[in-house]
Amino acid sequence: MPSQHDLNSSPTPRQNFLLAALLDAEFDRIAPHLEPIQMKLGTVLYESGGTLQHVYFPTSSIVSLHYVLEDGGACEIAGVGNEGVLGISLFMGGDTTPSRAVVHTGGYGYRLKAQLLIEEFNRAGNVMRLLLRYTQALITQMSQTSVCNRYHSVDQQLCRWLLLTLDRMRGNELTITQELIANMLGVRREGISEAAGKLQSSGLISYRRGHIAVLSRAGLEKNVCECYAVVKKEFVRLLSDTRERQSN
Amino acid sequence: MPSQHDLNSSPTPRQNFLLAALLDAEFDRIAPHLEPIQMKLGTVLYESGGTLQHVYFPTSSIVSLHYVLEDGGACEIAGVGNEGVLGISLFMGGDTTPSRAVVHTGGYGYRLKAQLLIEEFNRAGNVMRLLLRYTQALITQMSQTSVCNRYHSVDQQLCRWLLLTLDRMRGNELTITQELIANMLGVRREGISEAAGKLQSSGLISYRRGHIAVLSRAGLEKNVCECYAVVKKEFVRLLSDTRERQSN
DNA sequence: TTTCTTATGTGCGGTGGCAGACAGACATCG
DNA sequence: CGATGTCTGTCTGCCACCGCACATAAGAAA
Repeated sequence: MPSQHDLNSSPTPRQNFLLAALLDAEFDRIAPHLEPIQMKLGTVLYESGGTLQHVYFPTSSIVSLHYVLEDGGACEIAGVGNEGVLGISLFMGGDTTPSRAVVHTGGYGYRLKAQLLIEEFNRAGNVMRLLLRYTQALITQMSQTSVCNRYHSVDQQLCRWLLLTLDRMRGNELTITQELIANMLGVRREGISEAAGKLQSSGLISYRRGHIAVLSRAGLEKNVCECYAVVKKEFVRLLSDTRERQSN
Repeated sequence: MPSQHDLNSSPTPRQNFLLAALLDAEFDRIAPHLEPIQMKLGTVLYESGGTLQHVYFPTSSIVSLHYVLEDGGACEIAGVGNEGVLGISLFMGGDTTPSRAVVHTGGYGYRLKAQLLIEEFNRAGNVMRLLLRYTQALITQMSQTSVCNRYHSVDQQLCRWLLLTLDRMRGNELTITQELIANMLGVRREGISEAAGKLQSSGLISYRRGHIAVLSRAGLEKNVCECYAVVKKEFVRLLSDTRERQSN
């Protein structure tokens, strides 16, 4: 779909950091079973309460974990991109998942049958430790998002969201409407409209219908709350630790 | 300290549901290493970023997982009572924990040296599965708290908090100040003062300096948002599933 | 008892975000 | 090319909650 992915005519599973962090033997075991899939904007990978058939490893797509209230109100509790995996409740042992997973940046990824992941997890080796470490990082992200919701302004939250999304993609242009961002952050569309307007007149971003280009990362980082740095640091820590174990 | 615990002159580890859910063989292995400890109001079991020496299994105490911001603002992201354990990052693999654990209802509990828990976890058997299931329930609680922060009124949040606390203790009287509750919920003390006033004039609770007695559970349940039921249901599910495996 | 500390009640102005309504502007497709 | 649906800007009130200040009352200590 978006032209930026044309550069990437042969995506490989190793573009996902978790898959990249596997030892060769481990990777070779599951590689034949990894199904490349296209993840389109808006696709719901799983619903709250549903049973999981697969786990998903995004490579160029970004997925949002949503929590939906009875009255329809919803917000993002965490995001998952090429640093992670969707479907942790499979190995955590809950039969259901309390959240809904929606693709918010179209792209590609790989999926793996639930049973195969569970088998791999049950070997209780490197794969298991890696998945648990990722889950721990996810918990950190969720906590930080939670307190950010409580304490920080829409302006700050928008900066956080833009930066976290930017980190998970190539290029500097996001394809998303302000309305969708509002859904993620659990605020009104008008709030995003205003916040984005401020950022644009400060020259940090520029946007047109459904597209946002980040002009100054540094500028956003000046406006953002501490929450961004905390989450990012946690991801970096996760990655650097896994790289140590990797041979190639 | 509080008289209610005098009834309970010989606390046993099995008052903690996780310990109660262990198979006899498992329990017998770790029982000799369980240290009974008193957990006083205000004690910090671990700080954000600290390294864990022990895991804690509350029996009659209740502990709050706090997230503290740079500017000192803080709020509770989850609570842990006799249904759970503190120190999940030990087996999840993060070397540090992003939250602070503070006792908010004094009582008793048991602790176990970190190394022993890790060994038990690494057997990759029943204990591991139990701990992971609990972690999954904790994640649910954190998500729900997060969205509750965003969408629900202080009144509703107070009801939720009271009910969740009540579920983890005997009797109907909590020993806590309104100021502390405000810290948990991340709101102003005055907000709690007002909300508590409403509940009192409705006859649902009655309080005096540092004590709150719940007069009508049913009344609170009428005022509370859906969040309470979701979290509770998740705990019940966890418990019922573990009971199946238990022989005695 | 008196005194002192701590917990709670309450009032006031400020504000960030909400709800709803609408106008304008862009993109796409017939 | 013009028509339509979608996205964005902006305005009006409105309300919950915040920050601050201070009064009052309950326990604890002396």
